[in-house]
Amino acid sequence: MSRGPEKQFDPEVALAKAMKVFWARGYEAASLAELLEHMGIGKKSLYDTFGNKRSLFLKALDHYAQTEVKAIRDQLLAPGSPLENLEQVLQHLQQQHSLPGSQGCMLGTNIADFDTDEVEIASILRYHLQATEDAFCIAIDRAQKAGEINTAASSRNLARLLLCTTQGMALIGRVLEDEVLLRSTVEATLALLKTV
Amino acid sequence: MSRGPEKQFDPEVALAKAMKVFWARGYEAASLAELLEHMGIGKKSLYDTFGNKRSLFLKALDHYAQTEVKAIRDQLLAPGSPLENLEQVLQHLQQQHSLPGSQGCMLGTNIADFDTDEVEIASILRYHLQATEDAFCIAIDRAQKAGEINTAASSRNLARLLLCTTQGMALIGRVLEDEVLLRSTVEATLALLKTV
DNA sequence: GATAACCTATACCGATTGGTCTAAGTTAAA
DNA sequence: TTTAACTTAGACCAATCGGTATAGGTTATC
Repeated sequence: MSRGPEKQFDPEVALAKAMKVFWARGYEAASLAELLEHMGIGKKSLYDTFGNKRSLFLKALDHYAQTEVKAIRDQLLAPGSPLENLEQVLQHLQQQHSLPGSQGCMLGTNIADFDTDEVEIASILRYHLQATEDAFCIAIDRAQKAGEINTAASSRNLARLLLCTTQGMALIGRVLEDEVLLRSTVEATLALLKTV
Repeated sequence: MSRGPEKQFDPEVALAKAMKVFWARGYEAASLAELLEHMGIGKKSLYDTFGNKRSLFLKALDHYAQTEVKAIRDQLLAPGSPLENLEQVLQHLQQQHSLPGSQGCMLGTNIADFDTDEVEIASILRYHLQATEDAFCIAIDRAQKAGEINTAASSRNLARLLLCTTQGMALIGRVLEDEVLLRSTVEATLALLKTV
């Protein structure tokens, strides 16, 4: 089982497991026992490697942003038709948040979990929301200039609308068991955007 | 101070206070000490009157739906121009969730806080989301038939979109300190809806 | 084989949780 | 004035929390 004096478990893998627990359960509800069980390591290893529960959470939140959120942004800014990129992102989000057991967006659930007076966490959340808004804005701007979507609102305003809508989708997907509502939302969004 | 063998405090007032605490802090984070302090009653009175913490929470959640959420629905279905009603609701939500210390929508924060396996709470949340969606749908349907808003999407789909968008606004308003984002969101939403 | 590094498991700690219960005080009615 | 209903304050309980420390086992290197 063990491999010697070098790290006998992969911290990246353990962090990814911790991320899933925090994502699904939230910071407070994720107990150390639950984290240890899913991470498959001992309590001492956790504290030696990640500090304490809070710093483990911050690393897990960063890991989420570097994987899940960044994938969305990359897809938005991918080469090719900006409208198609937008459509694919929205449909991907719809499918993801319609899956049974969907846990929403880790940014959104933590907005709900933490107060603003938690300045460190609030600034992390704000940063990634802003980055997502900016990616939406760039894609929309390209699509508008290509004549593919509505110009009745500025790309910046539309980007902010899409940020709110997608956060709402992620949130509501947690509690609804069918995908009808999210499907309708994406359908309506695209119909409005395409009204030229 | 006391008034005799009948209730010496108003349970409705105490419940409203409890609602605010649960709204602001969430179920788990709202400690009994905090609830008692804000409600201004003793621990024994709380348990005698409201049962336990969970049943107090359920009553508080119901109280929220009967006041805050119902006000939105009533405004949507008020007589007069359906488009104006919609505009007023969106602007009212924007202002409310832009206030410093805004705590979002109590439905939304609890969607984030509870897992779906909490069937009693999940069904309450689903019920009020559905009622809100229906109110949006009726208002939109009226506005479409009056030729006031876009018919590129069905009233049902647009209602679901507005439900997601407003939940996202309430959520994001918790963490942003200025009202720019929510203002842009409402502006874009109305611009798209009015594109005929 | 000894050593050092890493691991899991677990005992233990102080603090806090929701909840129960008792004691003492207040007020209206009999 | 006695009684009953209601109150607050707070002692108390078992359970759980995050976190620390210790003990014992495994493996690679020397």
